[in-house]
Amino acid sequence: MPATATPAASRPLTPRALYQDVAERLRQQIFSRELEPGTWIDEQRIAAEYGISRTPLREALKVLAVEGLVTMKLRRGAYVTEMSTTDVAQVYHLMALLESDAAGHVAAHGSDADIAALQALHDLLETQAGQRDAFFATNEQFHLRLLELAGNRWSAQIVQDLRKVMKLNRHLSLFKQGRLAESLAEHRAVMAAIRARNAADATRLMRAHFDNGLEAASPEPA
Amino acid sequence: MPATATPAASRPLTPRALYQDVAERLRQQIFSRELEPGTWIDEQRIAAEYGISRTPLREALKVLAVEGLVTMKLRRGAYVTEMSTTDVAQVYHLMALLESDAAGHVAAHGSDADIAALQALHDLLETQAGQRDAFFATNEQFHLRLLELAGNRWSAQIVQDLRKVMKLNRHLSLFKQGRLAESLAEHRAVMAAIRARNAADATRLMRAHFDNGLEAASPEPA
DNA sequence: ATGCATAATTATGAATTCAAATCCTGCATG
DNA sequence: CATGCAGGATTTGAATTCATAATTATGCAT
Repeated sequence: MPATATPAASRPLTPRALYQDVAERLRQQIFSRELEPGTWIDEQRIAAEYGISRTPLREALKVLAVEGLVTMKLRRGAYVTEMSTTDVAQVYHLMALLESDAAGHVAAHGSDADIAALQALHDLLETQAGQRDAFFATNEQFHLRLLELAGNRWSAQIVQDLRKVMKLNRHLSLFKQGRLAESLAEHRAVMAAIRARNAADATRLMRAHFDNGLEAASPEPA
Repeated sequence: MPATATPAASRPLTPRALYQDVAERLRQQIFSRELEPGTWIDEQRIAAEYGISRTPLREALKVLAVEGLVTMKLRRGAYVTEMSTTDVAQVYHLMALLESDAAGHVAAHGSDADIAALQALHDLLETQAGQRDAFFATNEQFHLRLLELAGNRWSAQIVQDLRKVMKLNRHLSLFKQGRLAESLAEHRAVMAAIRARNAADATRLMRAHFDNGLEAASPEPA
């Protein structure tokens, strides 16, 4: 039995820097609402809770600040960002713009294998119309994969960041009764356009998909 | 003579956190090529040079890392990001997408005053066709103002960050002989569409403006 | 002379310490 | 009774110190 190159047991204890782990842990606490928007982030408390010093925690907070998840106030610490309805609409608009562009790109330039992989994810989604959590997870996978296949790593990174700040919002979308089925139908249409190599349609349909999602997310437009 | 609300002399010595100043100073050093892409950033040297400790410097480096200006390598420090030609094309594409969208938005929803302000910047630009540096500065102002007027602060922030990483590149665009005049003509066309409240044209023309710019930036497409 | 093992040096990553600003409490005063 | 100020507690921001990993240098064997 040949020894593996780097056995799990002997692998370096810090595959990535502590501040990155801390940043991810903070993100999860924010997404799970343990840290609600608007709340002040107590450095000492968190550092003690995580069993670390304040230094890597503060570095992590700076990272989250650039991502937009927290807001730094001079001499008064970090606060979980509060998203106004305007912010939600603006971020949604951006995601629509970037993802619809990606859909068009995949329709025009994606390989058959790429499209097959995307189709597989969509097919899985079709079977999960019942389970909300699984549907949500697969849905996110689908969108991330689409971005990845479009091949613009900057765009993919930005959309990932935007998705993070969207999670600050409680009512994310596709939660209105019936929205889930609509969402699936729209996905189906987008996939059809991509399979047909119709970039213009793919772009337009993905755009429509997002516009509908935003409408569902904000039930009462001013 | 009434006393001003906050006399300059008595204003707090730290209007913003040190790590932010450091981040800005690092950006300038990167843009000015004192720190070239690919070079390792010596924390001790920079800290000594700035007369500060490593702590705020390291926080600043994390900020620049999220922005994409530097790349952190575990246990071996920070490096100024190197942009491949692929990266340049991808970022340019994104800027085209976001700015053309902004142009359409301003054409559709901008106030007359907004458009007048934009026109004023463009008029200034017309007079600066001779001076390259002034032209470049005003051109950037024009684009930033457009984003601002479009009213999507997330979009504006993203484009600002993208413009920063674009500055990592030596040959920025509109530097090919004659490109400057072309650029002006394209600006003029965009402005005309905006004044005419023609959103579709404004979007399309701004898109074309960027596409031409990218072509000028990469003289030898593979 | 070359290659490898090992020791010394150096730099990063994290913890700790220190300084300064903000916040809170309580008391004096109009 | 409300308002403003003084003083202390708390907390952020930054410097310093410490630990550990990585790099370089050194020496030895071949």
